[in-house]
Amino acid sequence: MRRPEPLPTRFDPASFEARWYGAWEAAGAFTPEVPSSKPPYVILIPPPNVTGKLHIGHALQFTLQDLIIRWRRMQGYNALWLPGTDHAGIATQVMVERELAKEGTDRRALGREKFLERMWAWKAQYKDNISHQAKALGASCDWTRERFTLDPMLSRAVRHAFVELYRQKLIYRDYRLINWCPRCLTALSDLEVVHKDVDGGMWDFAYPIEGGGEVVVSTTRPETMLGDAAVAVHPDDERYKHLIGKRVVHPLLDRTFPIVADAVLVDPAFGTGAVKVTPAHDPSDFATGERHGLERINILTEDGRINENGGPFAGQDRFAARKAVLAALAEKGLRRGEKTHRHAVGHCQRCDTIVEPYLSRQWFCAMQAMAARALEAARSGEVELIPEFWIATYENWLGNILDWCISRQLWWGHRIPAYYCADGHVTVAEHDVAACETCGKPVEQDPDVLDTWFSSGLWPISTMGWPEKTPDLAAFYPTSLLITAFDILFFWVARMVMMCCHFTGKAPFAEVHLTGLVRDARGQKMSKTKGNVMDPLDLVHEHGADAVRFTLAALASPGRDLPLDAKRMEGYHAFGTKLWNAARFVQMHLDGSEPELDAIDPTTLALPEAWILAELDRTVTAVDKAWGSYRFDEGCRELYQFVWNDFCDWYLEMAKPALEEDRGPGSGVRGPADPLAHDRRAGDVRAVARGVLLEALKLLHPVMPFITEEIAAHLGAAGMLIRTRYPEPDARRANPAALRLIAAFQAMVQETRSYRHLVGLPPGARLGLYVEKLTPEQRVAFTALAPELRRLAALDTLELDAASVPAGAIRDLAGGVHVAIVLPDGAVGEAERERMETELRQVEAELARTQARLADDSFASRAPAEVVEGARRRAEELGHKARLLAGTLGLER
RNA sequence: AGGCGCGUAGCUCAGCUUGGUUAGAGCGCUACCUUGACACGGUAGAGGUCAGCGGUUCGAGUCCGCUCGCGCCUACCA
Repeated sequence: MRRPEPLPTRFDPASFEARWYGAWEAAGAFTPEVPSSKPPYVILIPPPNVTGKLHIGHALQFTLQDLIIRWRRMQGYNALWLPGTDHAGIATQVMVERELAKEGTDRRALGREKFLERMWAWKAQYKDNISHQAKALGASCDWTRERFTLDPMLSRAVRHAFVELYRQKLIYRDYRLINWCPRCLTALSDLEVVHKDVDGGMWDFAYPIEGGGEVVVSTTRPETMLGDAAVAVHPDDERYKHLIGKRVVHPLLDRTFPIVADAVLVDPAFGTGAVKVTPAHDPSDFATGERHGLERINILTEDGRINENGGPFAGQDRFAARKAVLAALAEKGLRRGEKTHRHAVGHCQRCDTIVEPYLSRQWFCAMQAMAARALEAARSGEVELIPEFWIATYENWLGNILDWCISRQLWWGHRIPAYYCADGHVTVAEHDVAACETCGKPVEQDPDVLDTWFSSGLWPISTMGWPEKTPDLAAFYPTSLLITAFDILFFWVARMVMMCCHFTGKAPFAEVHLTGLVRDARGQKMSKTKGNVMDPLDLVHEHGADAVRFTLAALASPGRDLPLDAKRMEGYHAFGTKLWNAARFVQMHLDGSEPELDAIDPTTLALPEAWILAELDRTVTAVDKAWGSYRFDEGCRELYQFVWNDFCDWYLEMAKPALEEDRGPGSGVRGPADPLAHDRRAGDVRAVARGVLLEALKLLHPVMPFITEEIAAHLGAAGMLIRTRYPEPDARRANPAALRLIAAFQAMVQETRSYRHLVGLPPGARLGLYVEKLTPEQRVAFTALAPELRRLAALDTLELDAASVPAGAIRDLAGGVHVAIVLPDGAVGEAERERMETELRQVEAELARTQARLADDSFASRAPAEVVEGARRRAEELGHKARLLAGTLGLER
């Protein structure tokens, strides 16, 4: 075997990350086979918006997706992770419009064509940013299948879906109240309206009644009285019964309107029990208007000013008009009171402008039937939500869903494939048409585009070429797993389930893992204004991609937000350094002749080697379980503990005598008693240390792909880890006896060290250890481990004669082994005495609790035998410990 | 108004589904250690009425009910 180059002394992620990404790509390691005999495993990327750079939340999504896809790929699946980006209609258009505003122009001045050119240029720039960042993080997605929602193939799918739904009468056009953003000048869906609590006012004013009298109403939006078409009262309300059917006189405009009875709208107990009705500007008033055939008086222009229906107020901004209307009412002596009122106000998700309920002709998609199917998919388990508590939220939303307004008065997006002739006929077609299908007259295409989420909803199938029956669709649909943040559960996840079920009959993915949101170290949301934003690329430059990935994965507890602390990332950076240095240590002892781990029979190995293989096996099982249940935090913890505690702290320390005493003549190290046996053990140690390290690197590879490849190559691994088989549990390595014996060994070492600190012995001072009542198995094991024990516990005398152990020196029981630690002179200092007395008190307290429990008849009779037995053993141990401590302190007990 | 989640060491979090020996981790803190892989290190420690109250149970951080506090989502109450 070729002896690889030694690992550099310094761990420098930047020196190898890009090189490895290039090597994987060059080897085509990200691209699955088509066709393939291997089972498919597919993850679709939640396509990032081409609005800007990736944020830390994307880094989390990318990390978790890459972790799973690398793991599945190594397990032998035909793994596809399909990347892409979303045109993000309104979000991106708002960004570019801001840019234009800085240049002193706007999209209308530019014209549709020029504006779209700007949009595409923007998209090109940010798409490149996004792929660059994904690669820097090590994302192993198949770039040969990269998609963009406005690609011809995906646009075709969108058009096809629209036409199909139109023919099925699930898409229709209607004139009704929608959410309107007066700044973006477009309709919005209900989801794009963000409700925020605002401290506003609640004003009462009186409407004069024809023929005398008045009726007092309350409102949070006085300006809408310009569009009032009725006053509603409850039909059973004795206060107002006599007014029903009468008309009120509009005090500011030259018109009158009726007082109607409406049991749905009016709650007689609320306010004055009389409600002003503005059908054109309030959803529940709109419904009331339908019931009573009321006039729908629109009083606003598209940009939020009062229109000609507002009489003297025409031209005023809606908020100026509010003040003006109140002043006018006051002048007429009609104001009847005012109070502050906290209520929810809808804001535009993208520009934060207050949204208006506005009458408009728009395209809608009927949701009920599709929602029922999507509910069924979740209830039957066809789609599994993880964590499962999300089902309640999912069901709640789908169960109360309203039709979806899908048209947007924007330019960036999929243009609606509807064509209108001068006579008002509508032609909807998959391909461009020139003539009306009804009358043959020339037509013009609808200028509007579709809600960006309409195309996102088709992502699982449009990316694979639907509606064509492509090989990809056959091989990779439905997909396996979706990983995304919970905040787009409704926007995206539910809509994908609805639309893909509708068009294919199959749910688009088997599992959905909903992650939390990345926050700062104190749990605050990251935002530019707070200045606590962490840029993933900065973090990669500072700590390396592997540390960023490991941190995010380790923080990803199910259903919780991730408080990202720089300190934590430093800790995982240090983990990389630790791994690197452990590998350097192992590597410097290798001579290139080591057999692979599979070629070694574990039963021929010495205890430390058998033990580390058993720990490895335990870790393999635990990690497998963790990844399989998306417990990224648990998997990371298992790996961290195995590498740092088991392998570095214990195994390598135990292995050092075997490795280091064979540095050859002249090294000044005393030679072993049996050179032949020592050489055999040294050979085993080298092979096992290297082999276990390589297995750990494979286990770690999905989380830390770069450092693991780099180290594995320096250890002479055959081939790249990305293409290596993932470790599997191995019954030959499992070894409960080794786990038990080494646990006892560790306990002896730790008790001895602890005792050294407890009595304040200087580091150089040596101790003796007396061990008694060993089982035959323990005697063999500890005799063999004597050099390691001596070294790790800094002991110099073992197996003291029982007669030479002073009664008061016996201190402890450890790991089921009776030991006594012998002080050189038996002296105990005053400070140490106090600490030992404290410990004695604690031991006695616990002993008392345990004995009380044992003395309780109901415990003995009702608790399982093993629990009772455990308590009994514990009491015995505690009793012994208490006696020994008391003895050391010279106390009588 | 409904729904969901959370409240465990100074900080950030595991553990709760399937109740059982001494409640864990990382960071921070204390003491000691410049021992040839690693000071981004090693060793040993200190630190917790598991938000509160009540219940079920031999036994509750874990199950049930209530209360308080925090966060989020959905919602057309003027």
